[in-house]
Amino acid sequence: MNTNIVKPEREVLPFENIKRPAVSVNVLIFSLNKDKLQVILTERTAEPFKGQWNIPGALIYIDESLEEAVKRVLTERIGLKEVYLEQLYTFGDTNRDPRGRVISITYFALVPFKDIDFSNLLQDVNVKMADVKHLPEQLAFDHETIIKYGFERVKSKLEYSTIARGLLPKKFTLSNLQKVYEVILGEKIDKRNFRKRISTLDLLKPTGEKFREGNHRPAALYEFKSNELVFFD
Amino acid sequence: MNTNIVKPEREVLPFENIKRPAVSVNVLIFSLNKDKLQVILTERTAEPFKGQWNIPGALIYIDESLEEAVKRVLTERIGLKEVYLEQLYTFGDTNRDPRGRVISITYFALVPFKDIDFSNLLQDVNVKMADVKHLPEQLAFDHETIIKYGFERVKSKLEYSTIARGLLPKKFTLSNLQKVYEVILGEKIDKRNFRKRISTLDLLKPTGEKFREGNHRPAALYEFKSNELVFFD
DNA sequence: CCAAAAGTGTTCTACTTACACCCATGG
DNA sequence: CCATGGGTGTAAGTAGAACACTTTTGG
Repeated sequence: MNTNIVKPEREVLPFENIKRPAVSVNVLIFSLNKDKLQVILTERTAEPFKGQWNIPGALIYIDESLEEAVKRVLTERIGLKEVYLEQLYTFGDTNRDPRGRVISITYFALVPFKDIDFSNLLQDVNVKMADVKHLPEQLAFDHETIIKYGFERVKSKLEYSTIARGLLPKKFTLSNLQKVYEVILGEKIDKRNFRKRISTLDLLKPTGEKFREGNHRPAALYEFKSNELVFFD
Repeated sequence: MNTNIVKPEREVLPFENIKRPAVSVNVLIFSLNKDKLQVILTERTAEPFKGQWNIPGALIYIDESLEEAVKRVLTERIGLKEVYLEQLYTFGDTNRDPRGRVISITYFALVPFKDIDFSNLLQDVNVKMADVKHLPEQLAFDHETIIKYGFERVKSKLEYSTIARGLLPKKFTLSNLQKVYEVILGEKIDKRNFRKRISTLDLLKPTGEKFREGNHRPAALYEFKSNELVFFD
């Protein structure tokens, strides 16, 4: 119970006069490569944290939506289009950027590895992909926290949604799909049980095509029935 | 694959010069009353949307964290302390506020109903609690969207965490707890199965006390073992 | 014919669901 | 003694876990 009148500690400032923070978006771009979940990092070319790695981002323009700002980063900086995109979290500690108050609204994107092509980037930016489980020592700002938070989100969402779709090409084999789960969850999965479950969920349709590779039996190719994210369980 | 160089559509502005949006926090304060999940609404005393209901919020100050801003709203405007608080989502469409660009970082709070006391509020603010399933016709801004989004979050989190804790007093009966689930999920639950499950999860400890009310057998009082949110399943 | 990944069923166990009666209390 | 919500067990069905061999291909 509250028995004292609570007084505001400061006057409420009028809308136009209140001092505004800078607002940025940052985007975790995840992809599966060499049996690892990787994330795209860029090297900072200016202070603060010059020379250290960070996740791509930009200050938002006053007349673009949050998603527009994220897509601007994806296309201009990484050359990507049409990826799965989801808002992750907003980080707003007062001291997270030494230049002043910057609130960062973070997103994550999931991209099939073969869609990533660093050959046409704006020059003078160093880009690489880092294993989520073996990040560089010193990441700029609070970006290590952000990556770990994003990884957890992806991990948990795998279990009740078709989010794996974002990491796969349109057509894929059941082994490709199982690999996504094994890499991200970090454990081996029984092939028969996995296939039984996928089949029960009724999310995929066979394309009728086969994928041939190596000296072994070719695998049937599937695609997701729905273009939308589907939740199950 | 990307075969053309992607050019930025505008020049990258230096950090200090870029035009900044206003940033607010808004908080959904949920509580359980009369077998309904309710949310606190305040009446707007100024344009835009003067006279319409909205969820409490404030522009953030340049030197306070997001959580500090939310707690400021909770204490100054609603007289609440020590509630369960979680960031919900950030809404940033360019046209969501007619005054100009305002990005809203939303949180939700869960409060035991008996902790709510409107008698000591700053005057000249009209406050009420509305059933989440029967909201007023016209809510200000995009606040209807925000409430519905928050309700979904609470509903899904009930199923794999001890979030129900936030809506209950420290000591409660198993029927109280079951009611939280029934009201939010919108379905009757079998008493024996519910108790068996709760017992398996091993989240509660009996206080040894009894709660007497009405002309029937008194109910044993329990409390959560952990003060932290616990995830299960 | 050899190596390598694809593909396929059954049994056992654990959890979920459905269901009904006695208990303690106040009036 | 009546009305009210508190408190308890069992049986059936369902979903998940463990487990091994045959098939198809390329070299």
